[in-house]
Amino acid sequence: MNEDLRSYIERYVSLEPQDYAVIDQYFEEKSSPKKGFLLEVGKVCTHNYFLLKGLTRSYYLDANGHERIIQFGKENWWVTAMDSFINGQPSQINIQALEEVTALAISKEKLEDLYQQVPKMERLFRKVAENWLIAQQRNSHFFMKENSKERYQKLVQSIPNFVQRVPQYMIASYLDISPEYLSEIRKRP
Amino acid sequence: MNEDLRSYIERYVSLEPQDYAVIDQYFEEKSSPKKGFLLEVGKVCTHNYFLLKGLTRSYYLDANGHERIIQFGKENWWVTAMDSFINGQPSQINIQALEEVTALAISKEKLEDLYQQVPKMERLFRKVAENWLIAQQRNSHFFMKENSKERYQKLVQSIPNFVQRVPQYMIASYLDISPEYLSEIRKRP
DNA sequence: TTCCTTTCTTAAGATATCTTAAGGATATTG
DNA sequence: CAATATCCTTAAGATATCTTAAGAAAGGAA
Repeated sequence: MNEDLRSYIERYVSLEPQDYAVIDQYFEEKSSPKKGFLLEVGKVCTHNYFLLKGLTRSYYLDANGHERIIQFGKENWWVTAMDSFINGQPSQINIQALEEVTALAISKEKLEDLYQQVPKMERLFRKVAENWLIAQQRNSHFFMKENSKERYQKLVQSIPNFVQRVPQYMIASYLDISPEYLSEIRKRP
Repeated sequence: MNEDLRSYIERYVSLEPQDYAVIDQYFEEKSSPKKGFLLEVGKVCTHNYFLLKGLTRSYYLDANGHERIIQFGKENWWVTAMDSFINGQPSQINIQALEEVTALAISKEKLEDLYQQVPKMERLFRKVAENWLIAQQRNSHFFMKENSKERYQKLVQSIPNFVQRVPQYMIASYLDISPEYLSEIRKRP
C-alpha cells in the first residue's frame, strides 16, 4: 500500500496488518495533467480522491460567468464533491488539476463494500467527516468575521508558499474578493 | 426508547430490535428553561444533544461585544459544539435555549463506548457528519453568493414560521446583517 | 393599567468593496 | 526571439452595508 495513505490511516484508526492489503485493492491510482478535470459540472461524482501529488481547485461559474473557487485540494487530503458523491446528484462544481495530479481513487460502490469488509473504515471516514466539518465551520466563521485584508493576510500566513503555487486571481476568487481589490489590498502598508 | 430518536436512527441504519434498548441506556433526558445555557464559552462541550423540543442558538461575542449567532438548533437535530466536543478543547461558543428545551444527551465517553457495543452507530454518525458537512458547505456558498436581501428572503421561505419564533435581531445576527439594515431590507418592496 | 425593558425603525454620514475600462507585466508558445 | 495569451495593476465612479444616535413600538412585570 502507498505509504502516504497508510500513515494517514494510522493517524485515525489502528488496523490489523493484513487489512492494509485488503484496503489497497479498493483503490486505483489515477492521474491528471495540469488543467485536466477530475469532475465536471453536471456529471455525478463517482469517486473520492486521496491526493498524493499536485493541487486541485473546486469551482463553479456564477450567474455572471465568473469562476468561483470554493475549495483547494492539496496532498494528503480528500478531494471530492461531497454533495454529489454522497447523494448521487449531478455535481454543481468542477474539480480541476492546477498542477499535474496523482491520486488514489475509490468509487462509491467500492467504498460501500469496503465498509463491510473492514468495518474500521467506517470509523476512519466518520472521523474524516467530523474533522472536515469542523474545518468547514471554522472556515465559515473566518469568512464572516474577517474583512478582505485579514482574510488575505491570514491565508498567506497559514499556508506558506501557497500563494506562489496559485495565480493571484484564483486566491482572490477563493477569498471572495475581486481581483482588482485584492491587488489594492496587497499594495497597502 | 424515544420515538423521535428511534425513527431518526431508522432513516440512516437498520438495527436489530434489541439494539434500541441498548442505545436507549446511553442517553439521558435533559431539559433547560428558556434562556438557560446548554454550554458556555470556555467550558468543554461534553455532550451531544438530540433535540426533542424547543429551539437553541449557538453564538459568541465578537470583538465589539456583539452577539454573533452561528447556528440555530431545532427538533430532531443534533446540537453540540463540534470542535469542542470532538477535540476536547474549551468551547468558543455559548449554546442557549431560546424556548424551553428537552433533549436526549449523550456524553463523549458514552458515545465512544456505544461505538464498541453497537458498531452500526459508527455508521449512523458517519452519515450524520457527512450530511452535516454537506449542509454546512451549502450554507457557506449561500452566504458567499447571496446578498443580504436574498439571504433574508430565502431564510423566510425555507423555514416558514421560523421568523415568528425568533426576535428579528437574532435573525439579523445569524444572517450576518446589522439589525438596522435588516429592518430597511424588510421595508423595501 | 402603568412602568420598564426589550425590540424595531428611521435617517444621515461613513466605509468597504465592486464594476468597468484600460494599460502594463509576465509567462508560454511557435 | 517575437508573438500571443495570461495575469496583474490603476483609477474613477457606483453600490451595498455599517455605524451612530434617537425615538417608536411592543412585551412583560408590578
